[in-house]
Amino acid sequence: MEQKVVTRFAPSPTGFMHVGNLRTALYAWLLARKYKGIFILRIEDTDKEREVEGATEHILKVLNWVGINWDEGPDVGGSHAPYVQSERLDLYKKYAEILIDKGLAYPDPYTTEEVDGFREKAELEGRPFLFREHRPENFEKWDGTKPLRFKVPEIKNYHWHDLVYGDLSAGSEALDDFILIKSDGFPTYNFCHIVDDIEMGITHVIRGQEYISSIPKFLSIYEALGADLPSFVCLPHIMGKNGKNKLSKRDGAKDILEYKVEGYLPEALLNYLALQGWHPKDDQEIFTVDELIKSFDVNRVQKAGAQWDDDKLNWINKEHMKKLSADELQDEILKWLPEKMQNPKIIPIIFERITRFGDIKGMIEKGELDFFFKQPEYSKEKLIFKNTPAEKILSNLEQAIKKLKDLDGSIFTAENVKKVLMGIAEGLESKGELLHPVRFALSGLDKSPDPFIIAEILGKNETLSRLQKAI
RNA sequence: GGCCCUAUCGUCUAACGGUUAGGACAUCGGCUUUUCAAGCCGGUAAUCCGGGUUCGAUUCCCGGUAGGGUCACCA
Repeated sequence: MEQKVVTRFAPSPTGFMHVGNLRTALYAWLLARKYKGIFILRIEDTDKEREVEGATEHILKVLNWVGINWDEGPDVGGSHAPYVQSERLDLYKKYAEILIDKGLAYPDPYTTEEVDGFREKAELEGRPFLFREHRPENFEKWDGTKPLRFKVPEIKNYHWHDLVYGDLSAGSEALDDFILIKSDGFPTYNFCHIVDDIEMGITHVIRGQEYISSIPKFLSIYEALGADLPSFVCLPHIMGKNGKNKLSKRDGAKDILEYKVEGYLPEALLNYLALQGWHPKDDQEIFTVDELIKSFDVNRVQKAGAQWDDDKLNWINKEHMKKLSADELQDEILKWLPEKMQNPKIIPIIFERITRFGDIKGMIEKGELDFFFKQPEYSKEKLIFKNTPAEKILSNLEQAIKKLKDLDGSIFTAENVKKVLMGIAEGLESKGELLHPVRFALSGLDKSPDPFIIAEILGKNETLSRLQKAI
């Protein structure tokens, strides 16, 4: 790489970040980090109508949570500051003047209603609407009160290269006299993102594939400005559950921070997102962030959209949970437990039953952990194992109590309890004649961890007390 | 509708024109087992259709079909 790679993530603060936005940010970031380049965060807030209060803060929060850091941006500054478009209006005006001077920009003389009329007429006639067909012969001087339109210098078919999609081309109807500066004085995306990308020295423009059809417009601006082209990188969409639509809220596109609330590990989310549209050379699926940076390769980005799959995300999350150290795991799980349940001994039991830390909430709500902390309530007939007579169950339990009493409290481990209970159970017709009632007496649940580990966690006294209560 | 893009198991995907079309998730079955969870082992499952090109197409070309995107004073 002779030239330093410079990429950017340029969200508009019009709502919450969802997985599609995040993946675009991720790929741009991975590329910059892989080549030791620069990653810029730029806020594109030129649509004051749609701007949502707090959206910028939300974006920063999301990126911080997942660990995507930026070298230049609104909060950290940089040599191209400011990084918020609404603070760069003079710059866009300067570039607009350049186009005006070249005779390539003019004020739109029509009212909105008139333009809408043209559009409707074209639609009625079944042909594409092109503003340039209504381009006035003579332009007035632009006074800033009317929208400033670009005058496409040459109507032609563009051919260009995209790092993901390869050689692309478009018909000339993709070219039109689009608006550069709106009547409110703010520039349009079509214009200002190009100005900024040029000014900031962006080498790779990474964005969703919905922009492919706008690229001829962009090319005509680059050309009019006499600017060098960056590398274009369009990304396939992430599709909703049915696989047929670009992921939308209805399809389950969530605020990224919800994944935090649900207890996903940020590294796992990035891992899954990376794989949603990209595949390494080998079959590796579990990646640390550093491994992603090392392996990521734009040439291996898919062209087709990928359907979102919560199951796979959950699997990847669990794999990342498994990589946590015992201490990290304990700290994390304890965070999700109410104070009265913070017993480190139940951590392994919780861990093997969850794929996200947030699942702990569900376990607590369903009362699946209550028996560790208080004597369960149950009806005695539930102690019966299949068709075993009640008397037999009781005598088995009595035997277990007797033997367990002999087991010293200091070595009352799952392993030793198992030895003792198996000693009795193996002599029975079915081991369930003992193990089921013991487990049930201890947990009061149809489904629970095995009786040995429960006994260890409860300790000798509590275990015996619960067994005693059962007979 | 015009323009553009895409097409391998249910899903994410692998396969410099030559592979028994590979892996993973999910699913199913088995093992383990007192139940659950976990774990281990195994199975089912795909090249959209039709034409070319070629000794040979998942792969290249054309057409169809299907899906997606886009045609704003939104980004």
